[in-house]
Amino acid sequence: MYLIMGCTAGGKSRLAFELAKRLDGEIISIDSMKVYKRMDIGTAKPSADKLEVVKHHMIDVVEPWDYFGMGVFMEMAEPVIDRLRKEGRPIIAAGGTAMYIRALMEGIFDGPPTNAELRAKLEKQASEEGSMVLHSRLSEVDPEAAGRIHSNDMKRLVRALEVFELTGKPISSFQNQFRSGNLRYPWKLIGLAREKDEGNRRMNARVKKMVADGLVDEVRRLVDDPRGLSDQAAQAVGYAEIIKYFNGEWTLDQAIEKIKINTRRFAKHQRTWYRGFQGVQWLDLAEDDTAEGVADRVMKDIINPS
RNA sequence: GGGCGGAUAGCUCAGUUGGUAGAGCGGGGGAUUGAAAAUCCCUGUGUCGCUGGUUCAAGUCCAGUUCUGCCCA
Repeated sequence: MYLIMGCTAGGKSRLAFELAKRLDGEIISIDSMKVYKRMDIGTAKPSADKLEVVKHHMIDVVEPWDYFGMGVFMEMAEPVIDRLRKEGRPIIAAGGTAMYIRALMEGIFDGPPTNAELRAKLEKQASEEGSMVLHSRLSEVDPEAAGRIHSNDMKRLVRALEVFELTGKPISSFQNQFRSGNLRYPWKLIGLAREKDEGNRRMNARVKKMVADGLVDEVRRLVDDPRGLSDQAAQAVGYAEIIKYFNGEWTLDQAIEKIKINTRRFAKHQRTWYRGFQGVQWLDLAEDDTAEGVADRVMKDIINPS
C-alpha cells in the first residue's frame, strides 16, 4: 500500500499511474474535487485513456450538485481498500486533499455525520448574533474544544456544536484518532517535493493550459445545468473564480490571475499540512524529472530496496 | 510652451490644524478530525521622487528640479 502526497501540479497522478502499471495495482484518488463528474479540466483529472488503462477509485463518484465531504469519502474508500487488500492487489493512493490523507492514515472518529438543518440553524444564529455566541456556548459544554477553536472559526464552531447537540457529548471526547501516530493501514508514505519557484512555474503553466483546454466552457456547462453546483463543488479553485467572472465581479483576466494566486495558496496550505506528517519519504524532484524516471526511482529505492 | 493634479510598503492607495507613517491586496508563517481546493489565526522600516529652505521638529509648509497624467496652446 503506497500513499503519494505532494503539492498540486507536482506530478502525483502521473507517478501513481506509472506505479500502478508496474505493480499491476489500482489507484485510489485522495481528492475532494476529482470526485465530481464533469469537473474534469479544472480538477486536473487523469485523461479518459489513463482511466481506461488503470482502475481508478474515487474519481467521478458523485454529481456536481451532490454534497461530498470527508465522511462520504471514507465511507466509499474504506470498502475499496478492504477489498483490494483481501485480493492482495497493490493499492496506490495519491492525492492532495490533506485532511483526507490524514483520515486514510489514522482514521476518523466514530461520530455523527453532518446535519444540514442543524448547521443552517447554527449559522443563522451566528450571522445574527455573532460567532462569539457559538464560541461561548461551546466553552460551556466543551472547554477543551473551545480552547482549540478560534472564536472566528465558524466552520469548526458549527461542527463542534453540531456533534454536541447530536450526541450530548463534547467533540473533544471523540477526537482521538488524528495524531495518534497509529497508521490504520500499513501505508508506505511517499512525498513529492519541488523547489518553490519550480512548483509555481508548473502551477501557472497548468492554469494556462486549463484555460486553453476549455475551462471556461466547462464551468459554463456546469452552471447552466439547473441542478447547479453544490457548495463544495462551487468552492473549487478554478471554478469559484470563473463563476465570479460570469457574475460580472471580475474580468476574465482577473479571474485567471486569481486562479493562479489561489492555486499557490492551496499549495502553501498543503505544505503546512505535510510538514506535520511523520514517516513520509520525500523525493526531491527537478524540472527534467519524468514520471517514468521517478517511478523507476521509487521502485528501486522504496518498493524494492535490496 | 502655459495651467492643474499625481509621485508614500511588491501593487492600489490613506495620511486630519507640521510631532520621523498605515489600510486593503499580494508575500511569509501557523492551525486544521464528516464544508478542507473550505475556514481561521499571526506577520507591515518603507531613500514618504530628488535638491535646497523655513522650523526645536517637514510625508505634511516654501522654492527649485525630474518623471508622469489630464487640459489649453
